[in-house]
Amino acid sequence: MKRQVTIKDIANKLGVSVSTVSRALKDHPDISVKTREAVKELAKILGYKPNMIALNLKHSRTNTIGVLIPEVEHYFFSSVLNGVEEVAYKNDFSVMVFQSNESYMREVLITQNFLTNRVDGVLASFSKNTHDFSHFKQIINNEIPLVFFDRERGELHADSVIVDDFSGAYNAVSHLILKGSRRIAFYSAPQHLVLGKNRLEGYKSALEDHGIGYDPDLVYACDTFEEAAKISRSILRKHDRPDAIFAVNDLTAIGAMKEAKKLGLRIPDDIRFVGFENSRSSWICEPELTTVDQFGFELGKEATELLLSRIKLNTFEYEIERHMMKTQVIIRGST
Amino acid sequence: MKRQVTIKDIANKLGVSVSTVSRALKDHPDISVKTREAVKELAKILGYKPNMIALNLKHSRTNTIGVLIPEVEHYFFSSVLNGVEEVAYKNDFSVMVFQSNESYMREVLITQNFLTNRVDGVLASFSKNTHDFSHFKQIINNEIPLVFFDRERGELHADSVIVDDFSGAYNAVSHLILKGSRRIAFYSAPQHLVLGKNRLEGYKSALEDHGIGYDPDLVYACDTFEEAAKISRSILRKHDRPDAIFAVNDLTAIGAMKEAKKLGLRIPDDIRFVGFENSRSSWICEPELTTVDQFGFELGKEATELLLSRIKLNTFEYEIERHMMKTQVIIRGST
DNA sequence: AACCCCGGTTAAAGCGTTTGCCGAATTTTC
DNA sequence: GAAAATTCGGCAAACGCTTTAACCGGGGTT
Repeated sequence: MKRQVTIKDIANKLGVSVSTVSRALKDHPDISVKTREAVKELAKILGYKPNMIALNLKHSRTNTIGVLIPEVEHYFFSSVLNGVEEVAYKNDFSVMVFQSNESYMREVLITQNFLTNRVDGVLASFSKNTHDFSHFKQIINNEIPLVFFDRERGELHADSVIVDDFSGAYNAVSHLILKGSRRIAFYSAPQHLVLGKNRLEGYKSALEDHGIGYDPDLVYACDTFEEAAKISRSILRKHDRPDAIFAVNDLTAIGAMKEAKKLGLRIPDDIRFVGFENSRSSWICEPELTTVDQFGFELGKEATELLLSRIKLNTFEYEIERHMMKTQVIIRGST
Repeated sequence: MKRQVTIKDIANKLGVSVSTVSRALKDHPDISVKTREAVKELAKILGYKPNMIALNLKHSRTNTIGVLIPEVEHYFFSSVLNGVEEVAYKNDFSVMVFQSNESYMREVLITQNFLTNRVDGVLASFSKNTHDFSHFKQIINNEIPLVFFDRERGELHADSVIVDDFSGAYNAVSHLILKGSRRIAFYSAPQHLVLGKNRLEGYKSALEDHGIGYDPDLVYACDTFEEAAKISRSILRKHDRPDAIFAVNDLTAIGAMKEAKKLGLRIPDDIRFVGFENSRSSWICEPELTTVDQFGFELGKEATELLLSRIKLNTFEYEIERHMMKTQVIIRGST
């Protein structure tokens, strides 16, 4: 393979030293206008592109942030990613994106990768199967700023930007109650995620505030389309079936809704559905799904801004922050 | 910020030279077992991680491939990406992903980025708004292997891995005809994309082979949900409205289908719909959408394997190849 | 005694840049 | 017209690592 053009090639052809070229390229006043012009012209002709690798090595910083994301395929995460890129590019940072695919093993590999690639900061949403956080501790030990998004973990020296899951769930469930639902099932995320806990609390609070008893039997661990379809088949056949289902994400709600339709239930008359995400799917399905918008794009921007501010700080001694993003219930046909 | 541990730190603490440490870490037989053990132990204690940047600079290769993708939000592209990552990781390559968001400007910036970051190879699907290809020529001039996927461009020294758009469209349209449709509208991608041309050809061929005349008035330039919704409003109201719509991607088909439902048309009795992608949305909508599966995951794998083989080749003098991925019509309720 | 070999290690160059410092030539200042 | 200042550039070190080519102090061979 051809070697790419370097500063040295330019220097040789022009009979000057590499330092002169280096300076000329960045308009250093020490270099005469004549030389500067000559250098720049030749650089253009030769198609010179600065070698980032050398630069990064020299400066021991990469202007790159590493993003660890469960799966880009999810609308929420891909919109977060768009927010991240927006802010990063505006600040001349590159973004390295890696998907864990909800695999702990992969996640550990990815964090090692961040370390060997010397990213300047990390934005992470860990996998559902992560219980051990020592790989994140490693990042922190190396004093690389870390911001968790969507899924957080206290006790670590890391900021977090998360969705206000409590109030999101609270409002969604309140909406259902106002519409007349009384037996509201909750298809929930794994409880070891703070996110799962908070939504459950929001769900409980809403029930309580409206004088409805909390029935643990109405809470199911289920957060995918397939699982939802499966468990709904039996749940919806029961004589005391719920009159509403609030799901932890849109696809789960849609999976349940599909089953309900198969069983001939009328929506929203017989049963109501609310999701969480405001994904594309939520307005494609029939009836359109009432859902809680998580504002992923804004969340991504917020998280990145926070991270960049940490990177610009020249110390690792900062008070960690916890930003909560507001949510909004989007009311549609399913309620 | 803290400097990360280097080979030098280990050397100093152990009173040996850096070269010894370097060798010890990679089990070089020149180094005595005793020294080797000592080095490795200290490395582990100190949490030493090799500095990729230095390594890359040294070797003048990065073991990284750059991926240029229009939007990860599209199911097809995110599944391609998954295929790419699968193969890349298996071969110890990293993947740098950048989204152009269908912006030519952004795309040019991204290719510059690939150059300055010295990626070893590039996988690209250019934006719909790209008419000038000099940024890709630049990559080729630097003898960096380039593989186009999904959207190709002849005349450049670059391999391509594309969907068999012709036969995909041919089969989809044939299916519609077999079901009894005669006036089949085609919501098409921009014609400057080879992809768009080929699908149109497939559409025409299918009509011709079944003795149906080609009517250019039934072909519309329209490839998003919003556009589809908009133009369908008028198209479906015409007295000679089509009895089937074949769309360039699922979301477009769904956008049209939604309008049809609003107008009270029965699907598939009054009008049939076929998409292209086999995305999640295609089985979420109602009725479920007949569509052409593009096997994005396989395409991603194939493209990456091809690219890696080019990278491993030590010359840029290879005959370019053009791989065509088979498609499959997935028949569902909308037909 | 001179020679070679050999295991175990190190010195140094190089990958592409930047940058502090130095030096020669030219210009300014008194 | 000599000293001082300014211009314009070059040298070399440094970033972290690999790798080639030594080095060095024995022990074994002639």
